[in-house]
Amino acid sequence: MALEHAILVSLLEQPGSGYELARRFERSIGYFWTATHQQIYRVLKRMEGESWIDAREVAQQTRPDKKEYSVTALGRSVLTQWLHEPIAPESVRHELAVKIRGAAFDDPIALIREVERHRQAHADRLARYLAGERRDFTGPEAPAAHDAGQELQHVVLRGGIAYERMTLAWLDDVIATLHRLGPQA
Amino acid sequence: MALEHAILVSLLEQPGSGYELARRFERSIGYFWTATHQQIYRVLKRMEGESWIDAREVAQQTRPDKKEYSVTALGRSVLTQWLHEPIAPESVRHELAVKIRGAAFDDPIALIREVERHRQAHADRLARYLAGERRDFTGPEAPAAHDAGQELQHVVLRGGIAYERMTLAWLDDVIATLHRLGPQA
DNA sequence: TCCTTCTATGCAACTCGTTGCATAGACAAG
DNA sequence: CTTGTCTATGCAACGAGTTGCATAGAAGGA
Repeated sequence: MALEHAILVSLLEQPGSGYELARRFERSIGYFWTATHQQIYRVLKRMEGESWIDAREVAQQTRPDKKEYSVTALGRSVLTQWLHEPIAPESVRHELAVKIRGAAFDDPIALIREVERHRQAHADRLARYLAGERRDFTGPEAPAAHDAGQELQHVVLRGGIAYERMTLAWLDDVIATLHRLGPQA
Repeated sequence: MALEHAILVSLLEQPGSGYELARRFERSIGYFWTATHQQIYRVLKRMEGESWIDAREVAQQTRPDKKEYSVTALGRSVLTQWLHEPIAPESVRHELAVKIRGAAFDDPIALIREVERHRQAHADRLARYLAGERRDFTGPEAPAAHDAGQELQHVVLRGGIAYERMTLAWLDDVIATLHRLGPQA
């Protein structure tokens, strides 16, 4: 399971509350892992019970109080151990591809709108990734000196960018193929 | 849930037993969806109970008897309906990327072997995909005439190939980045 | 004033997916 | 002759992930 480890990495990069973690999972960590707040709160509770992290109550004026979590020495050693274990190469789950092969038993033309919708979603994600890259790494406002953590964040972001670019090109191929099949289907 | 729909598509392409489906999920369907035999048998049972598919007992001499499933008219209409519903653009889950960002809190050099192992796994997959493409679509032995189903299978396979190529290039980038960081880490 | 959004945390129920185990005959290699 | 692999199906238990709901104060817009 990687959610716990993704949380450990994120809290090492910057301590924070469950709510803040949930927002990071919509942004930078979302490049490679997703999680809802319910999942995060549940796992945080378990991780605190196992003393991988500890909580500090932070009172706030205009906003509800929050619990800020930090990684303990034990949590850090748990992460280190996991980093040294091999993991299985990830397996793909692409629901849209199921639909594309299913289109052989339906109307290929009808699927084009759906594929275009997905294309738009990926184009939006790519734009967000590129904006983030300019802001944090390549733009004129970006910090000049990069430590190891930033270099690694950047290479992961480059992976997200490459993924979205590849997906856009493939979806164009899919749309062209569906168009070609349309008339005689 | 797409497993049911992936099974419907696969059984429409070719009726078969749970065991045969499990093997297809290691091959062509595995380009975009994975499932173990336990999952498949369980879902087949449910689908049969809902009359989306029906089973035919096939006695075999040298091998155990099997149940060959086919899609019913109801199953086909369930698939058609699903094809016309929008689905959410897929979300990424890349455990290796968690490790890469985690390497900032450990030894980047130690991660190189693991990344190279993944690179090899993706290179192997790409080779299998390309062999399948030559066999079924682009090679001299491939059937000349392609119907809609084959065109759609091919475009999905092209997606798998593009994904593996993109991943290989990215993993090279990752390895180079880890090497650069090694010395001063 | 009311409606919505944002911050912040959480429970309960459910479905999906994984892991370990079990059965059982056929066949091939050592 | 024993060990391992392949075909073929399945149960049980667990862990991961989703969906719906609930609370509650602050801020901002219609």
